[in-house]
This record gives sequence, structure tokens and C-alpha cells, in this order.
Amino acid sequence: MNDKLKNHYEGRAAIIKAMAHPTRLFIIDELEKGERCVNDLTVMIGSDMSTVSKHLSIMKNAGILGDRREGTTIYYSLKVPCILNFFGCINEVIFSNARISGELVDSCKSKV
Amino acid sequence: MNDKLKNHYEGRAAIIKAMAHPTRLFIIDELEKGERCVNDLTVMIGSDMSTVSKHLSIMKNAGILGDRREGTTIYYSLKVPCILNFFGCINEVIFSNARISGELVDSCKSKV
DNA sequence: GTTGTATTTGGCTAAATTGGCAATTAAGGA
DNA sequence: TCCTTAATTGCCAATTTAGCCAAATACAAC
Repeated sequence: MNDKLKNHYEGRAAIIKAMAHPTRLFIIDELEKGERCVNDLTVMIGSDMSTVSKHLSIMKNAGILGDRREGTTIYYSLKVPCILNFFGCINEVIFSNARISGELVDSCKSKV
Repeated sequence: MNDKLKNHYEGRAAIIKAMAHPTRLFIIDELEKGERCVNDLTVMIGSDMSTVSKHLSIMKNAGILGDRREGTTIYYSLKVPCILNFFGCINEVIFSNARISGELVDSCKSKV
């Protein structure tokens, strides 16, 4: 791998890394519904506001989120909605994993 | 966030995390072209074979890759090709980031 | 069984990530 | 100005991750 190729993949990895955290995935899902302020998200998530703020700034720096100030409140929003397409594929992976480990059978019992 | 929701997002984050590394993105791109053995990938990547092997096992455990043995050689392949759809969106993010920082202007000068 | 090739695993250190708390900044209202 | 609410930043400890080396495993050929 030469330097140019390395940069190419490092830039892409940085964006994916910004999504690779359960809390941040929750935030992305929530922002799909509309913009939210830090406090609202903090209540939903249930951890310290500083923690949530840091998660938001990680995604903002990666270019995934945008923010807008209104008085003392800052509203975050999804800047690149195509991110949501990821989840369909992630579901496929999870489905495929479950099929192999047999979990699917259990989780489907109620439907049988 | 209750436990069920937490598990939901943790499972998804684990899969995304398995992709959130430049070397692993390179491997995914390479496997799109067809299955590859550890040695081939090691030569292309240029790091220790043990390092590449670990990257592969991380993605295999996440359910992204499959492997197949042929004698002493193990061929890895992309198990869930929809993963490739990610890259189009990642490009959008990168494009959007570049537009803001002005890098796009520079990188396009040759085309003007 | 021994040798050779392909791959994985264990052990180690360095670096990055996470999350809470306290302190700070930012803006609005009394 | 002072107080309140909203959010960010700095600091720190705990955990996780990355990558190299050396050792171990897996399989095939002799």
C-alpha cells in the first residue's frame, strides 16, 4: 500500500469509525426523525451530557452531523442521510450470523 | 436506553467496528474482486502476516467474511456484498467535507 | 517421522478510546 | 451585573485496540 492509497482508506476509516459505537448509532437513528438538541439526546441515552456532547462532536468532525444554534440550545442533524442505508446491510449481516448460530430459530419461535 | 435497545445497537456497532480500519477497508475492496489468501493480502498490504491474519479474523468473527481451506491455504471472501454499498455514501461524506474545507477546489484544479 | 509452507495464536508494548466529574464557555433574562 | 440553563472542554483512570515477534498449529509431500 502506497501513501496515496493509505490516505484514501484512512479517510474512509475515520468516517466509519465515527459511527462504530452503540450510542452514536442510536443518535444517528434518532436524528433520522429530525434534529435534536444535546439535552434531549442525553435524557434518552441516560449517560452524562458531556459524554453525549463528545459523541456528537466526533460525528460532527467526521462530517456526518451538522449543528445549528438557537439561543443556548444547539440542534444537531443528520448531514448525510445516505448513512441510513448502512443499516439495511448491517441487518443482513446480523440475520446471517443468527442463522448460523441458531439464534434465529429461538427468536422466531413465537411466530411459529 | 433499556437493555434490549442497548443490545440492538451494540450488535450493530460491533459489525461497523469490524470495518472501521484502513487495512480492513482495503481488504474488503480487494475481496470484492474475488477470494484471496492471507499471503496475497499480506504482500499487498505490506505488514506482518500475523497482523493481516488478525484483521481477517476480526471481520470473520463479525460475520463479514467467510473462509475456505484448500490444502494449507485459506481463502477469504466477502460474505455480505452489500457492504460495498457503504462506500458510495462514505464518498458523499468525503466530498461534502472537501467542499467545506476547500480541498475540493485544489484537487480539481487539474480538471479545470 | 521429518521437512516445508501457510496460517494462527500468545505475549508484549504503545497508542487510542471511553466516560465521568469538575470547570469553563455561551447566551438569555431578571 | 448576577443568575440560570445549555453545551463544551480538560483532566484522569480504565479499557480496548494495533502491530510486531516468536511460538504453535495445520496440512501436504517426501
